[in-house]
Amino acid sequence: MKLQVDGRKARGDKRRAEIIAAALRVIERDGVAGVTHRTVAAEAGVPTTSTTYHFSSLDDLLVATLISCARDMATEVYWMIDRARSRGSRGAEEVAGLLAEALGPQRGRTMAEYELYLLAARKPELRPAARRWLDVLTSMVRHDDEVAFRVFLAGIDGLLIQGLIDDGPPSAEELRPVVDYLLKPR
Amino acid sequence: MKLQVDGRKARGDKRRAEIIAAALRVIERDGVAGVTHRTVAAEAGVPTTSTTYHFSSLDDLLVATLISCARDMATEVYWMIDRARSRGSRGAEEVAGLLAEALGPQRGRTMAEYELYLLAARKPELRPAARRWLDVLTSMVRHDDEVAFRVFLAGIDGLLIQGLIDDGPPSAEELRPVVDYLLKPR
DNA sequence: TTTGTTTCGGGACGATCGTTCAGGTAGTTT
DNA sequence: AAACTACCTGAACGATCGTCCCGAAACAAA
Repeated sequence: MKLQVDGRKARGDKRRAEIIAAALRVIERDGVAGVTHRTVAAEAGVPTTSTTYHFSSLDDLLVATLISCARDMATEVYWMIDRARSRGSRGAEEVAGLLAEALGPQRGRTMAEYELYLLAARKPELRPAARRWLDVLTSMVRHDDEVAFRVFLAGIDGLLIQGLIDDGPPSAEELRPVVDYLLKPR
Repeated sequence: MKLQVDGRKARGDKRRAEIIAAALRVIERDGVAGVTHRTVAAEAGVPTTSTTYHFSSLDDLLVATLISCARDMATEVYWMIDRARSRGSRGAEEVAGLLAEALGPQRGRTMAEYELYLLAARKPELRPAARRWLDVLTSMVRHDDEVAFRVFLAGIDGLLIQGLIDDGPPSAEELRPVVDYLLKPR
């Protein structure tokens, strides 16, 4: 079994990835509603037929894009935990920083994440992807208190989505006491 | 200043309301993506031009619908608090029941609520409507601990949106301990 | 070189979209 | 009754949509 020796397939996979990246940029800018074969193709700098060739339908493209987005976010969460552990932190500072980042510079990406959530609510096939970062946290963090852990996960999601409808992004300092409260054992 | 004596305007307002109700049903069934002049008109049983007459654009219709939806939910929250107070409860049972209701029978409505959230993230004009139920809670509940209250609000949102991507709706009994944890003072 | 496979892309088709328009109807005012 | 206003609606226009077709090009296997 050979791994990727065909130059044609290599180019195809690369373009496929470029299309997904372009689709994500479109979602960040205009939301899922702005995703059409033509807008994505234009964003990627490829002809319209290229997106239909690599994805059997527009829905496939959307699903592939959001799954890719979810994987990236899960990876980000993974490294955040790793970072916190390496400096022996309880994680409050890292979490607050990550939230501030998600609601500030990464606001578009965060909105895309929640568009994935809503799409997953209607498309069961997307649910594993949508739950991915939750699973990463669940598997990596030792939780002696099951209920407290569920509250923590819900709190993160709530802070993010409420932060999206605030008029301006919060700073890490503003978020800090809330995150502390969420992490404080009792 | 006379109040609604013109029969023509009365009929117009009634139809306007019917269109909004139909649009909400479409959103619950197919999401914001499924909203077009034609689908809404068909759902309401009116000609297509009727929706364009009463709403200057499709966007106006969407905004009006989601504002109406948000007002209904705020009212619901208001009565829940009232109910809890009248029986001297701390509210945990009522909150758990409301969440189970929102994720079970009212699942479509809840998804519509969060489509509003995401739309509000992109359209500042919708933010007051999206924050409405938060404001109702904030104004009605005495919160001696500001941070704990913010965690409570975030937790509710997180439980709801995570419940939407679970494979089945949770029962009030499953939610109860988490809600208890959120409400427990310390 | 020949044959087969995979990617590429211009062009087009039918469907559906938001919106407009102009004429018609019903209710109000004078 | 006449003038006016507000609501109603069938028909249609131009734009955009997803998708398909088919030949060309690039690359691999023979």
